[in-house]
Amino acid sequence: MEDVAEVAGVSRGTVSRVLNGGHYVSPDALTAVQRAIRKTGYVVNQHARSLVTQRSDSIAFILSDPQDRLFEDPNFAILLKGCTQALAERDITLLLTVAGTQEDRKRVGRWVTAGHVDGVLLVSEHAGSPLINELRTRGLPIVAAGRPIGHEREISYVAADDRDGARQLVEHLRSRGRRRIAIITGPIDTPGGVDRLAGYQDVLGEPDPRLVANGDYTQDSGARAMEELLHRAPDLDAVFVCSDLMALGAVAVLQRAGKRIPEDVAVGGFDDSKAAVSATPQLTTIRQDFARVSVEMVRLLQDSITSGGRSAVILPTELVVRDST
Amino acid sequence: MEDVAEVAGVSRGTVSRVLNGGHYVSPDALTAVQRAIRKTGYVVNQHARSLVTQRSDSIAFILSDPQDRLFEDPNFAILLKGCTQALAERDITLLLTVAGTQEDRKRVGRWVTAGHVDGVLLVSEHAGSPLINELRTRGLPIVAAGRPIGHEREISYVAADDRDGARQLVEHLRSRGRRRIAIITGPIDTPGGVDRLAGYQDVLGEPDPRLVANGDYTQDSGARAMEELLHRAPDLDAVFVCSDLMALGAVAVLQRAGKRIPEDVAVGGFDDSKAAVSATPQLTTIRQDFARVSVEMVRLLQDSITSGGRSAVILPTELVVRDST
DNA sequence: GCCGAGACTGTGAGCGCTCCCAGAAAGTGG
DNA sequence: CCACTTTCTGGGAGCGCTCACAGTCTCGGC
Repeated sequence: MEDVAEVAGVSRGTVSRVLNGGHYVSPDALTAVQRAIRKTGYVVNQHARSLVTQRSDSIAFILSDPQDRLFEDPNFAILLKGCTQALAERDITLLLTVAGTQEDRKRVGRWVTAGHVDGVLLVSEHAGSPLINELRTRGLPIVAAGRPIGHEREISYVAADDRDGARQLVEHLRSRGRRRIAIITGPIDTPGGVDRLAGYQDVLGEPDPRLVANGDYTQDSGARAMEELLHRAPDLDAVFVCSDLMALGAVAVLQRAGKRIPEDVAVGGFDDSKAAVSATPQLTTIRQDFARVSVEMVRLLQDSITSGGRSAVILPTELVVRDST
Repeated sequence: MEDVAEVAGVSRGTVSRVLNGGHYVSPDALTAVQRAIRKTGYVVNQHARSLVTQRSDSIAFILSDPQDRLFEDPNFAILLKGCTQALAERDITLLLTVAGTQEDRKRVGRWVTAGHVDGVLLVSEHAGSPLINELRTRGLPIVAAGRPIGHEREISYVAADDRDGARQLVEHLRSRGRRRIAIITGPIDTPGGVDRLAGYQDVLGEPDPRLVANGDYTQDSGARAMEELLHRAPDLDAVFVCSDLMALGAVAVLQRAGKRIPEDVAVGGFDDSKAAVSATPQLTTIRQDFARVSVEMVRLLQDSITSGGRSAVILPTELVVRDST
């Protein structure tokens, strides 16, 4: 930097001003410095800058999930893509961190609080995870994807309206004349697990326990849950599966059991992922706009970093009717 | 840090020594410092450390591809997961960066050379990309996944033995009595595109151009290529598809055309991904061990960072025979 | 012509750490 | 007992930057 200053015939201070927006710099000095920068091939040392500004201009994307879900669930990929883009536009670096095991979470907690990042995007945090508390005590800005169960009033989050989406889908199934509507839920320690079940109950009231089975959003778990349901309630005429991926598994089981879709059993999914359209029959599902979620998350996080506030954004969900209902 | 020193009754120097391995520190001082660290909740400031050490203890994972591939191609996910783990064990942070567009690559180039990282893992770099040259002029350690076309002697890389894998598969098809063996290649500016075709040619010699079609590793492109092949060479009795995902598309087209697999047309894939076993019929394919690739990449990169060397690792590939041939 | 309000510039201090060096203390061999 | 090495310690310097401050210069208003 001193070199640049010398080449440009100005002082360090002026170079610094050029680097940080160019306010209070004369046109002559500006061009001289810019030329000197190009000539010397100078690039700022982020570490030195961060040392004095106490900011790192980077944020962490923490994927906090026990399984290899990133690889199976396309929703994560969409979120990641959206956040990467939204942050790149703001010249902020995204650091991806996977914290599957409890030990990982410890390590990540340490790492994050060491000042590496200005804020945290929390994805797929299950209820009761210690990570949130640790981050909160450090005062780090956080935005969660999905309602952070037990922390709704403490940290910002962006979520799709799971409950309303579930309501829409179940009402749609009823309007199609279905009366024995089963549900395959997500994990009950995730908002998608809890809230979609709640939406189902909003429409149908307290459910027959034989019509409820749990999954973990994977295709396999959807298949297993469907088998269980068929065994317990062979007379079901519809099933609301809380993710498209699980719905794929459920559809395969139904078809193997000789059920026609949608004639014998109507199937509704959730997410409106690629899988929904590539399935046969194409799935009726609930669209949630993950691209929008990521944009909102980044916006909220930056708000939180600069002004320290806290807020929640609930995005609408939309019924997409296709061939499976 | 000064606080820790005071609490422990020692100097900054001693605290620093404890933080960096504890050599030349008396047992008394060691325990005193450790207790003081716990008491004060001290965590090192990475930026200050990096400023003096000129290291960042983090590396970049640059995915240089249109972003949608991350979602569709599970190989990336496996690589990413493997690298994350291998680096976590070494207490090195992985920064994921997606550089799909040319403009992205510029931005990433700038960013990487700003000293944010000690090295770079390059994934899915196409031939002729300017990124490699820019990184090389900065003298940054690089390890590529897959043979970096045109830079084999300049930068380190880890690759599966694509050519031999292709040979194995095509020879297997021949041993099954197939005589009209077509190929659906990957993009011809990627090593997987070039080398697998070369392996095919090793066995069959210069191919009938009607038996060669190009894809881009996506399922759709596999389907399109298969349609083309069926049109141009309706008498083909086998097809070597250069990725499992494309093979899925090809299989669907063949089945729609009334061809039985493997009776009428044998199909071979590449990757041994999950898709290969979930397909019907299950795919004969070539296994390449991506988990191993990621481990080797991290090892090579660290070698390169510490000792500055350059080397290449070619991992063996293995034929996995299933029902499609 | 003087004054005050900008616009612009250079300089010193210091962010929190590691590294080097000088020196004290402790151990080793003759 | 004295050299001599080895272990251990503290303090100064400085990594490359930003920020606050003091100072200069210009210009419009009275």
